[in-house]
Amino acid sequence: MNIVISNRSKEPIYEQIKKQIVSEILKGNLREEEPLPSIRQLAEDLRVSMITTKKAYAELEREGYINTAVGKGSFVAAHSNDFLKEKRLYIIDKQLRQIITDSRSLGISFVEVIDMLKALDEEVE
Amino acid sequence: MNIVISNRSKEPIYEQIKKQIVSEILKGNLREEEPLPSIRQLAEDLRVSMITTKKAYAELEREGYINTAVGKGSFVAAHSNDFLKEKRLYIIDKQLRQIITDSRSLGISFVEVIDMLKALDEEVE
Amino acid sequence: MNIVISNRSKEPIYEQIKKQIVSEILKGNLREEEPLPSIRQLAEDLRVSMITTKKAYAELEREGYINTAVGKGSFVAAHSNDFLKEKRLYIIDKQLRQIITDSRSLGISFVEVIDMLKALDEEVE
Amino acid sequence: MNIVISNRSKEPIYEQIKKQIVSEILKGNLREEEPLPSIRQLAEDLRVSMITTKKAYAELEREGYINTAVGKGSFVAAHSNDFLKEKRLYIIDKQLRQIITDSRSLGISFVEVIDMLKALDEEVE
DNA sequence: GTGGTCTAGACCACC
DNA sequence: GTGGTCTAGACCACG
Repeated sequence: MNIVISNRSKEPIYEQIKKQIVSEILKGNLREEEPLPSIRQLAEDLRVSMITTKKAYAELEREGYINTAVGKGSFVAAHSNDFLKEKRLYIIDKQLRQIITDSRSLGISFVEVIDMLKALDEEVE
Repeated sequence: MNIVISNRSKEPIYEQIKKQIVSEILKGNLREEEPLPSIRQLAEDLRVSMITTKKAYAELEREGYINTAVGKGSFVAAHSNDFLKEKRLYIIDKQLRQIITDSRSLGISFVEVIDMLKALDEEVE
Repeated sequence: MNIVISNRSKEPIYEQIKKQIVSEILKGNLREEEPLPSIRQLAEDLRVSMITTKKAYAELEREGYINTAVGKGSFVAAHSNDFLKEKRLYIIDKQLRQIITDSRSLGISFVEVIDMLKALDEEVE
Repeated sequence: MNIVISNRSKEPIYEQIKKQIVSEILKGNLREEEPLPSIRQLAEDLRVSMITTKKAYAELEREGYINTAVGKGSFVAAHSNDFLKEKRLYIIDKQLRQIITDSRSLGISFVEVIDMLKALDEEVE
């Protein structure tokens, strides 16, 4: 668990934490029943208010990614492979739909979009 | 000028206004020197505070899309074709970069992304 | 009298007119008793509201640069050479004082300022 | 942070606030990461609407002088020395260009301007 | 009529 | 506590 937060970003800190934990789960780096750092510990590590880590964990629980048991800590929830796959694809799918809508309304052809995407894939390190 | 705003959206109203005007300009529906509705008129039409429309126009001016003159109103700025093309591509570019970052962090291969995009392009009417 | 106004400038149109007439008077291009274009004529030439030219002339009269006689038109007022010289120098003097204050408060040495000024004098065409 | 505003000035209050904060930063009196007064606190101190201080801070952020984070407050941004130097010189440069333009349009020679400047430098205490 | 500035309140999300 | 957004008024300068 290597979480990095940026104070310069306009993204709320609890969102940054959430996204990185979700990402670890979806990539399979965090497996079922694996324990997460305690709210208090994480807050200390990130030099962040406990309220912030608490909020991140609460939302993760609400969205079904983790379970929290009082006195025992938080653990990655049991997930079917379908659940993970669906979540992963949903994130990308949503963005791709937006791009198709936008490019059409701006008069950018589908071919151009594909070309840009390929070029960026090679560019981004 | 047919601007629609949603109060339920989390997106600030002034952002919604901005985006729709930018979109009209980039699509070429609003041409150089064409007058925009006055901030008062637009505010009335949208049942929104004058300050909200003013903020939208102020940012549009700052970003070079429009010019505004006291006592005369606001007008679409003169744009080089390069300016328009660049702005158009920038919108798509930004989203594509995000997708590349996200798909990599989720362990989705580039080929899969391209396939999804092609499938969506055919699906979306 | 070759007055040029810019709609893109944030400077009020009547100010632009004023400045250019004052400049002509101070440079000596407009001499005592010389007639100025009528308010109506100037408004037409500049494609500007008569209210605007009227306001410019009114202020020029208030500041002693011109005289307006109903039915006869507007004329450059009689000025002593001292008056002209003083006005000319005052405009520059005010700005130079500001520069000295600013450069000192920003820690820019007087020598640097002089060097910048000389460089700019050669640069500006 | 000793900000003074004048209601009699024609300069907008938010401009006065901006200039004084910029000046403090450029002079080096406000250092990187140093916290600025909260927009609420500053508004109270200056007996001014919150919106006015907010507008000043928003523009300072847009121009790269400060960073502001919801829930945490506003802080002087990290600046390269080049950034500071450039901003400092720009302020003077802008004024010098104006002087060159004005003196030429008034028929005052460059030598005269330099002489006035030198005289003023000795005069101003 | 236009936009520019300002006020004195309010609600929300974040920390 | 912080800033972000929004409202419903107001006065001013400009054209």
